[in-house]
Amino acid sequence: MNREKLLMDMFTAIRNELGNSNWWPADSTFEVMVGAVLTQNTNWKNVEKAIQTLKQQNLLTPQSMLDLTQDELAALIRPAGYYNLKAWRVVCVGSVVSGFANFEFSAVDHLSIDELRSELLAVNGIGQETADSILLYAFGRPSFVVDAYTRRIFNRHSLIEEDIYYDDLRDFFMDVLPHDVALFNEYHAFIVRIAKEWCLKKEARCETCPLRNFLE
DNA sequence: CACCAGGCAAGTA
DNA sequence: TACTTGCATGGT
Repeated sequence: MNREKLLMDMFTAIRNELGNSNWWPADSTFEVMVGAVLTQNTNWKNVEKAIQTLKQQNLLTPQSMLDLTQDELAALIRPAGYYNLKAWRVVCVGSVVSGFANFEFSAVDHLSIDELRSELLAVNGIGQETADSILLYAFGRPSFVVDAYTRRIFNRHSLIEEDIYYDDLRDFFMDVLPHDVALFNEYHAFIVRIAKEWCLKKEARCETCPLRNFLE
């Protein structure tokens, strides 16, 4: 089987039915970074409330993460859950950005994608999926994001093992797909949309799913 | 009432 | 390396 053709055919089939996704909804690079941390194992609706609170008070900046006390931050992001844990994590994210020259994101433009990925993974609170989300949706780097939905859907289609390692699942896509930011952006968005609209809904039926023709 | 949501880090053996 | 556990709100 030709994996590249299969993955591209699946992508095209989804796009023909779902159109464009316009991910990630955010007004700034830092907003994506914070959102990526806040959404860990958490419903996006709850994250939006926390983001809105920070935004309305003009506190969605790396400097604010360093100026506020951890308790103040925790209270502000409370709806996102795990608020004590995440308060510390967004401080760490603000801290790493403060290490960029003049807080400018262009200061890391010279780093390779693997180098930047390593820098992100070294930050407390940034794991593999969060790092790839930030690389792709905040920094515009072609790093394919995989998550629990990706694992579930492609296992359901008998293309991978359920317990495949994160990096191996990421390579499943990156080894064959062109490293194109727009493609990776949409592909991950489609996977999440399909999971929510079909896999997770009781009334949803596989026969109406955009991937219905790719079962076996 | 139970269960889940766009994970991660720290601990155990 | 391969598990297990704590973290916490809000929606269904």
